[in-house]
Formats: sequence, structure tokens, C-alpha cells
Amino acid sequence: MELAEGKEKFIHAWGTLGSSWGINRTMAQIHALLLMSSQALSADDIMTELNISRGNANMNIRALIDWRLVHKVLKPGERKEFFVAEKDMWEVVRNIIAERKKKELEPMIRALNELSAVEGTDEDSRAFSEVVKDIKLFSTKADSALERLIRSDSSWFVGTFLKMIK
Amino acid sequence: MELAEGKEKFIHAWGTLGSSWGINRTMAQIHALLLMSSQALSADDIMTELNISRGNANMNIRALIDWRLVHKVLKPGERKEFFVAEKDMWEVVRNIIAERKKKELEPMIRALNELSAVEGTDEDSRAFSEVVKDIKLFSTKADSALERLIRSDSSWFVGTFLKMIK
DNA sequence: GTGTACTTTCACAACTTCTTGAAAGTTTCA
DNA sequence: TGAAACTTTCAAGAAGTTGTGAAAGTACAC
Repeated sequence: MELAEGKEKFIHAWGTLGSSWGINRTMAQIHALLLMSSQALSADDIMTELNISRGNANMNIRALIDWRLVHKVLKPGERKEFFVAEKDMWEVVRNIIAERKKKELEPMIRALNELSAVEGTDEDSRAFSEVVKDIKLFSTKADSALERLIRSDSSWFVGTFLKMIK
Repeated sequence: MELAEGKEKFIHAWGTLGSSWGINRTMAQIHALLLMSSQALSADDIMTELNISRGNANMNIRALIDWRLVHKVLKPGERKEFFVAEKDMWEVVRNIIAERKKKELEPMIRALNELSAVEGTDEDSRAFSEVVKDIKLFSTKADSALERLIRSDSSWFVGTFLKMIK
């Protein structure tokens, strides 16, 4: 297979995957393009390669930087900004988990805490409280596990991972 | 807090969370409604409570059944179908993981395998192969870990979980 | 067989999210 | 200061997703 064909397929696959991970298609494609590239690329390079507008490129590059999946690089003597992707997959996954935990799990736990205040002795109220209690327990555990995962380094992760799949 | 208010808040929160988990808003809301309810509900009950159309209710109930998050229940003497939610959170999470692994991780791994065929000795080809190799390694590990997770039962999970957060 | 009580399908409508491109903003340097 | 080289913003349109409701399909009871 030719490099160009491989790149294209990879960008497509990564785009598809990304969209089910809270990363939109273009955002994931930019990330893929940068992952594949041995040098830092400028916004213009990205626009050209992916056939997207300046605004779109800019917005998604910013988002990727927010998620810490892409870093800005300044080349001496150049006024343009260049970008490189985070290539350490452990780091990539860790950043995505951190971002999603913040946006999804934490608000959920906050909501659940409020819901503990429901009172009542009828069957429905009891069923409600029971479910809320269970979910809260589960979410809190998940939250701690993920927090630890995020704070830990790659070697710990690989270790635990290997233990899990042993 | 009143039960009704709590229910409403929960349905809203679950709907929001669901949409970032590959479960659309209505689908998650139906699941939430069923989770909260001590008895099985019919399609009509769901339509009324959530103010949604018959078609919408039907489609999303089927999808929930596909994901094994909701089960069909037949009441003796009733012609209607009734539905209950899977209330064991471990089971819920396990089913969601299984479904997403099938739809996301497995196609990715298939795509990556094809991409190993890229040849070339220039810097870009090498960078490409390197990235593909890394991601493949990572994805394969993740796949095994999740496979084990899916096949295992709640006690193993809780055990590993507790070890992870200790 | 036929009526009744449901469930499923589907074309179109409503809504949401993404993309564009041009205008405005910022930085740098002579 | 001002003009060139970039980056950011934003309103409008395109694309994609979800929801509707009526019509078609199915199954059971008589």
C-alpha cells in the first residue's frame, strides 16, 4: 500500500472513531493528519490537506489544543504557528478521559447528590431512592478510578492493564 | 424534594449524559423513566410521560432492547407489551461497553491491520508505520481488557475496581 | 373471516450541529 | 504609525440527526 492511500484511510477511520468519542469528525481528522506527519504543520497546510475552510480549521485546532491532543510549536524565523499531535497514545487516551470525566461524570454526580433529597414512603419513592443510591455508588467509584488513572503515569497503567488481561 | 420533581430532574440528567454515550436523548430518557419506575410500563405510558410520538417511542424502545438495557415483559391477560429497565448498573455499563466495543473498537482494529501494509523508507512512511504500530498495540490491549471485562461477572469487576482505586 | 388492539414503518418536518468565508482583530516589524 | 502576515470570530447556510403521525402490518379473539 502507498503512503498516501494509507494516510487517507487512517484519516477516515480516525474521523469515524473520533465522532463516537466526543471529538467531531474534522477535529479527529486534523488530529489524524498531525499524528501521521513527521513535521509540524501550519493551519494552511491543514486546510489544504483536508479541504476545509480557515474558520473550521482554526476552531478545531483550538479545540484540540484545549483537549491537549495537539500542541502549538513556533518555528524560529517563521511568523506562522505550527502544530504537532500528541503521539503518546497513553497520553492521548488519558487526556480524552480527563476531558470527558469533567464534562460528563462530574455533572452527573452533582445531579445525583441533589436527587438524594427525594422523600416519600410509597413504592415509587423507594424504587427511586434505591436506583439513585446505586448509580451514585457506581459513579463515585468510577470517578475515583478514573481520577487515579488520570493522575497516574503510563507504567502504572500498563501494569494494571496487563494484570487485567492476564 | 418531591418524587415528581426528582424524577423529572433525573430523566433530564440521564438524557444529557446518555447523549455523550452513543445513546440518544430520547432513548436515555426512556431508560431513565423505566429505571425510576417500580412497575413495567407500556409504550403508551412512555409516550404520555415523556410527551413523545408513538413512532419515536417504538424506535427507541427497540434500540434499548437491542442494547439489552430494557427487557420486554408480558403481563398475563394483557395484550400490550410492557417494558422494564435493567437496573443492575454493572450490567448496564457492561452492555454499553460491549455494544460500543463492537461498533467502534473492532472496526478500528480491522482498519489498522490493513494499514500495516504501507511501505516506504522515507521519514513520513516511517512516522506513519510507527504511529500505526503504537495505536494497534494500544487498541489490541484495550480490546482484550474490555473483552475480559464483558465476560467477567460483577464480583471480579468490583474486585479489580477496588484494587485500582486503593 | 373479520374486527379490534395493538406494533412497526416511513416520508417528511423540526431541530441541532458543523462549515464556510468574509470581516474584524492581533501581532510584528520597518 | 501603518501595512503586511497571520489568527479569530461570527452570521448564514449546509448537512446530519431526531421526531412526528398517519398508514400499513400483525396477531389474537370471536
